[in-house]
Amino acid sequence: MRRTNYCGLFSERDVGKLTTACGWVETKRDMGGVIFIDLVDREGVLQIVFNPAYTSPEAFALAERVRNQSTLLVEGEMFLRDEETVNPKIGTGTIELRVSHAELLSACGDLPFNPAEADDVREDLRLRYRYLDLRRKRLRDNIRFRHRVISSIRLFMDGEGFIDVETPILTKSTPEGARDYLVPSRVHPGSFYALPQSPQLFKQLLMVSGFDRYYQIARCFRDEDLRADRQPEFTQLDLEMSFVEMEDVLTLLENLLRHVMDEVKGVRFDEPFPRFTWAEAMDRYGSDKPDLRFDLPIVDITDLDAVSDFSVFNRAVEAGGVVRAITVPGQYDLSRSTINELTDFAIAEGAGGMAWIAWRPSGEIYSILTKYVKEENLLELLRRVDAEPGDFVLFSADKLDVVRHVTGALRLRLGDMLGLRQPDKFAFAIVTDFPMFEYDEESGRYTAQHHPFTMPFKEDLDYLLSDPPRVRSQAYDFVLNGTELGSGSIRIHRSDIQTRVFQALGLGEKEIEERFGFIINAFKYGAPPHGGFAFGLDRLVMILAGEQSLRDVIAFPKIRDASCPMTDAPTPVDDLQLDELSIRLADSIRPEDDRASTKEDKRRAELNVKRLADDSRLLISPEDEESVRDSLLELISFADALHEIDTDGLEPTFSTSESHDIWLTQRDERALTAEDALANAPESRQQFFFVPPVVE
RNA sequence: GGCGCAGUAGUUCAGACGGUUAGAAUGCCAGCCUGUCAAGCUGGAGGUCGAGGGUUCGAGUCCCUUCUGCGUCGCCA
Repeated sequence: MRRTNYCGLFSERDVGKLTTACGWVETKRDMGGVIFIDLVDREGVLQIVFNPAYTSPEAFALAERVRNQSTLLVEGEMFLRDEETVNPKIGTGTIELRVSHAELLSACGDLPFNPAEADDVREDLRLRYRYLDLRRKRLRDNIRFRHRVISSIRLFMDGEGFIDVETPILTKSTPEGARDYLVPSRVHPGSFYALPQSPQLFKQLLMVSGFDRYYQIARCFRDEDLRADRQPEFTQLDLEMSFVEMEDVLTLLENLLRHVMDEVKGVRFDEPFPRFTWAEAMDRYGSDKPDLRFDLPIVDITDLDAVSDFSVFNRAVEAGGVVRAITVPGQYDLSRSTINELTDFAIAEGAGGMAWIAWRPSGEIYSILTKYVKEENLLELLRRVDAEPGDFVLFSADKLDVVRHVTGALRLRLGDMLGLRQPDKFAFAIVTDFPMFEYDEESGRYTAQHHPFTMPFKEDLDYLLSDPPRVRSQAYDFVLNGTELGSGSIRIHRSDIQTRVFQALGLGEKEIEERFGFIINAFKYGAPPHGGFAFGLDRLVMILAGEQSLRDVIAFPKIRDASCPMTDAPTPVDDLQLDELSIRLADSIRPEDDRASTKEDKRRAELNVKRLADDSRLLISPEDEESVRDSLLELISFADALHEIDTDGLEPTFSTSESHDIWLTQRDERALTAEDALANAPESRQQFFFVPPVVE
């Protein structure tokens, strides 16, 4: 059954030849006496024609009943189409296969959706039938594009002398940073491997071993919440080089990206990638991952006289803060509602408010600032922010980090609003000189901004323990279109510095030894200075493919709760499997049947007395709860018992006893006080209790 | 965990103020049709309006609870 070629690769050269083709039925056009089928495979579409004039009766009958997405094998002669029946929309539009013989390879059942027209189908459904989803051209193209990106990376890395080395997937948990995925060990009950968050330590050890240049397309795992641009398992291009300085690594990375962009997108970058220190990026773009597809720089105006004229600005400055502005060229006529929207957005991002100036082309300045700021100071301000008549200027005044954040968010928002973030435009940026440490409010200690194996600047080494915030690290990020593609650093290769960094992070001697002893030890036997990088490959492919979600460039992605809708992973496992691993589940997550073995117990667990009491407006003390529960269960059991009595064919009765001559023999003679009567009311005051609104 | 959006035939969607038997397109089934390429024409089947409760004479529509999916913040060295 060897096919002659892929459906999409037949050409006019095949005309006149006896041909075999295989593929999926994409559409069928049944005219009664002649049937056209578009047969597709990964390379494209071919029209095959069934006509009793040249098609066997069996094949014709097959064509009549075959359904979309079934797989077929057909044989016949390839023909040139008549000029008026050419289809310019497909690559094989000038030819058609006239079928003599056909075979149904596999019939397609009722489809949950048709992949040929599924671009708008709910994503959760598509993910459950991912194998159908992947028949869509767009997704198939993305996955193939990803392959091309990886191929071009491998070609480049090989050419630069990098050696591909695999590192362990079952490794040691080092609980810094993201949460680990843990794998229990059968042989070592109670002990766990962790899946690697990155091959960081192994690649450094490969440098100690002398491999000099390592790379790997490595799978990494992080047990954190998902986003459109974040998956729990993702792929990195991981690399490491020995005897290098920062500049060597950056040059290599730039060249790698130039190579990839040229190979897979045909885009050339001749200029050096723009570089910023972390502080520059934060000040000018309000972000450590600036989107350079557009400019809209943030300008500091803290020192201007205009600032002291306006009390809102002045207060921020006197409190040690800053005032900054963004000039939006040509947007003086933003509508009031747009301005309000921007203001609300700024407030949501943490600003107190948002002052603005609309400088009309006539020269008139429309702004609340004109009331407070002297005209010459205002003009000076407009000069500083590089504004011209016709422009719109907006401001943020607050503490430095708030202003950085707010202006950064506004800048992106404005970019979106003005359509400046085009997906087919590519702008790289390199950010260097990150702070070594970040203060973590929650744990009350410093954490490594990049990771604890990053080499600080030589001139900052002395401040490691005395003034951690001052220490800058030799870390660098590559940014594409405002997305962090990856980060890297020059590593520490001396055990004494490594130990001091761990100390700065608040780790005790014993902890350091337990968690990282092996790497500190390794540095005692001659380690080369080294540095490297890790690229988020999925993200790179996503941006280059113009997609908004990583799920569109990963064959079998996970959804928001880190589960797989297709396989249903993760799933509970047999007790046997757990026993082997010496694992017992917490009571709270055991299946309910297990915990509440009898029907009675189960019901007891389900009966929410507090909720019932609330619904009935009754106050039931915690002590009474159990007895009320018992009474209720008794009632329910009694009702159940009644329910089970067979009453078929019985005369209905109105009472179980004679209904006459009944006296109430016992009377409660106590005088009822208001306090007694209201004793069980949830809320009462001055001998009244509150009537629930439902009754009102 | 917070906030926002969505959930109605297999699929994509419509459904004013709460009011007759919940519609359309497409897909599916049957019939017709020998040059279509989103084939066409005729007919038919197909619905727990995500689930539960409430208000009402009456709920797809209003209220409460809940589930699911997506986005976003927290989180992601």
